[in-house]
Amino acid sequence: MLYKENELKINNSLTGEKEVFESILDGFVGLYVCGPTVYSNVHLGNCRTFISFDVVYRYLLHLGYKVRYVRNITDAGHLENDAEEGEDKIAKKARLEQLEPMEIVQQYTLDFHKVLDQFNNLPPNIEPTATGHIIEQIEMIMDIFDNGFAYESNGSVYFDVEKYNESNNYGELSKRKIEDLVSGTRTLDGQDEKKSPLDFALWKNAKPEHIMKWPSPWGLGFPGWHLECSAMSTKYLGETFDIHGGGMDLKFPHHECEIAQGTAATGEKPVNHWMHANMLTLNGKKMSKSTGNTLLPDELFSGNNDVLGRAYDPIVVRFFMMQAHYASVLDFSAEALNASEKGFNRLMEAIQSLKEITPKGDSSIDVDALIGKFYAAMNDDFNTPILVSHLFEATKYIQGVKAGKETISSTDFEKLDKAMKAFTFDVLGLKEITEEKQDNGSLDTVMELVLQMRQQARENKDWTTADAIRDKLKEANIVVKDDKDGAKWEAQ
RNA sequence: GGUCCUGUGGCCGAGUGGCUAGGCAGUGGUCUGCAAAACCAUCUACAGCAGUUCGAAUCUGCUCGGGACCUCCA
Repeated sequence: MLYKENELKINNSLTGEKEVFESILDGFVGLYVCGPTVYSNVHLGNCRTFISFDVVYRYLLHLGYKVRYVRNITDAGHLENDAEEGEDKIAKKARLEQLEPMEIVQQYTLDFHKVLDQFNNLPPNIEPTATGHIIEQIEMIMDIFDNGFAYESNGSVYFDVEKYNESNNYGELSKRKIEDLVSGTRTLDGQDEKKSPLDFALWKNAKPEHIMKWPSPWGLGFPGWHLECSAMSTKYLGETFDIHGGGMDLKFPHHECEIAQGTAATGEKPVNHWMHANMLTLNGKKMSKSTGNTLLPDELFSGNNDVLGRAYDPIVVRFFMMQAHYASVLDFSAEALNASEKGFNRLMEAIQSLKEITPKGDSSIDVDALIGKFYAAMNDDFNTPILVSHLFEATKYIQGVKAGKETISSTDFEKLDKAMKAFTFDVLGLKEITEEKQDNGSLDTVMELVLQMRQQARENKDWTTADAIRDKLKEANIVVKDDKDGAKWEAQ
């Protein structure tokens, strides 16, 4: 198995160190990633996180691990704020749109799936919902209660952070000190239910007007935001599992609370390796639903936006993201995207060129070493930009072989061919952009005729006519390119 | 205000105490009737100041700039 001969190192947000990854069970990995709260369309920033972890998932699979990848859908419990009258985001949207909450959930879950599919993300193995795990959440609250880390107040249940901090370290993930947190807390209305402003809701009492509520030992209510991830990750991956991922902005308080809840409920540290994907910025600022600084995937794929001016293929956007490390901030711009598009095409050209290579004699470079660099890059905390740079190194070599300037042996060719495709398609999750073979119908026939006539003109060295046809077609957004074996055309 | 991250060539982005990242753009070529595409070659760097060191873009301190979190966000 590949994972036995590759030492994978992962930067652990919990320790701040790059650590050698060892799974709890040999050959198996439990991976949990915080999914979206489905009350609006996913934007590109959201997508970056999910694409980052898609690559993590893909590389683990490539290494031969059997991975259980769980990514939740939060469809209840995510409050507008932590004040007493904080409204559930789904419920609020439902109220505003005059729809059933589950209609909201369905609409945006479908959008989420569609978009991630366009980015060629693999689906997780389990995609549990918060509403589907109310019982598990209630049970977890009871465990936390039994262990003395929760208290009830007016039908709501809160996590006792200060009590927890006596025997544990609240803030260990986000590197915060509890005193700083207390002094930095803003006073929100309606926090009198809580013993301390740091305490967070495990269960919220539902007012009569609330539309999403469930029975519990504490009356009708709904679960707190952080709880569903703890309940579902524990259920499907165990009390302690291998990797938990999510966006950097979830580190505090969401993930901090997860650690506290999990530890309080089971006595075990819930997660060995915490991974945080960094933000995608637009105009130098984080993409964010609340500030409106966002770009929706559809706006990007259609070119219907003010930022870029034209459409880009989802795979090009994915490649653009691969050229930055997941833990670095990445800024989105038309210029950067254009550069990626051309680079992507170059990489695809090279993979095409593999078909035209005839292996012969000895290899003029050390192919094993080159492939070793592919692995080394990914083993070093999933360093996709380094991997990409080595793929370009391979690109240069492949074109050299094709041009007869370099040579490759047949065994090396098989290895390189396999590795190039494995890393490009399986690990990075790229794919050839297949022109939408939309049925052009009569246009195909017409173009065939036109190009035939132009070819005739070229053979007669009637360049004026040949060029005029090409120019006129270009005005009609049809680009003609002359290759060695005839002309090709494509509609822009 | 508190905590933390970051500042690389025209643009995007890796990285290590001494050894070419890479992509795009630019420049020069190859190919082509021309054009486009493709391919080859190649230039520009490490925010500022001080320190540690034989040697620092890489370590330390300070200054200036950018960002994240501290309230919901991937």
